[in-house]
Amino acid sequence: MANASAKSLLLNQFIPYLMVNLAKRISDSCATIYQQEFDVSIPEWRILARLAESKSENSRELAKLTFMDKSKVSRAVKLLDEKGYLVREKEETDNRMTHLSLSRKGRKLYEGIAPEALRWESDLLSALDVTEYRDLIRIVRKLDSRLDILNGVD
Amino acid sequence: MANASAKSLLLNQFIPYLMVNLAKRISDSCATIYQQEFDVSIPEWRILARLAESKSENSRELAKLTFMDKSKVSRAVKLLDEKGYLVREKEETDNRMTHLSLSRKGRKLYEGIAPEALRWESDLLSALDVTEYRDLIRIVRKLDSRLDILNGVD
DNA sequence: CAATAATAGTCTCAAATGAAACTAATGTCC
DNA sequence: GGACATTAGTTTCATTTGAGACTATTATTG
Repeated sequence: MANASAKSLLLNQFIPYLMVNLAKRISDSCATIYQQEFDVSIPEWRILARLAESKSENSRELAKLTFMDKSKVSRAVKLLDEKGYLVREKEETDNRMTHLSLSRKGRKLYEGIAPEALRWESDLLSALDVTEYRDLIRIVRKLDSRLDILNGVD
Repeated sequence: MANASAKSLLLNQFIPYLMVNLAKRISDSCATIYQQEFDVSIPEWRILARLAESKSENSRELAKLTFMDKSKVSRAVKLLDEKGYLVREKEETDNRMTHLSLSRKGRKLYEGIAPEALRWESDLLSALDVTEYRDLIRIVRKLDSRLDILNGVD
């Protein structure tokens, strides 16, 4: 972009500002589904959705996979467990670790939420045509990779 | 999209999840500039940047313009004021209202941060070509409009 | 095999958040 | 003009957050 250095900063065109505002609106709006209808917080939903994709994971893996810190995971797991949505199995060869998976009740919960979440998503995405959707996915990946580099990959 | 209803939910392709994660990474990374170098929080930076664009605003306007609630604005304004970055002027015709603008010190602070923020932004955006950048801006606007409708415009 | 390091997961604490109560001032309506 | 509603902005309070301390267990190393 020519003359980029002379461009003045306008909040409404500043990408961090735009992205944070948009993401917050999306997140808040979508979270209404989990929270109001199913009494599940966003961290709980992340764990639930992630466990639905795999046979079982421990907390450490869940933290990595869902981009949440271990405190958050610990608390969300505790809540889900108390509500009977999880099965905990101690790893025999290492007593520090617990394998977590969805109980039948947990899977039912997931199967209640997932279709609604997908419906909400496609309702949002109806604003975009197919090309724009693909562009968005590609752009998100590219920015993510760029951030890996900016922050130093680890 | 054909067969959308049968699509299963994969967290890594779920837009709310992708957008929140990306926005958080962008925000955290960019905020390092304000915070570490200038000791300014994100809410403070928003007020600062917004006031730099206008002659003066009251808190209510600032809240609307920066998409923050009035508590957050109140606290950020208080901090900026204590650090000497603001000029407060009571509206004579309405003693509830205060016009806020940047002091010379405030403008200097802004002029210190803004170029670095823009440099950081263009560093991030170097991952995109010009077309992708325009696509991104357009997509963000479209999703925002869609959310206006989904949430009911007010 | 004892000493030390590393790891999984929980818990503590201080800070940030937002909803809602509150204060003070202005507007409206009978 | 007095009762009631509205508005600007602050403060309170309960909740959420993440950094880091901590516990319990396993790995490593001399």
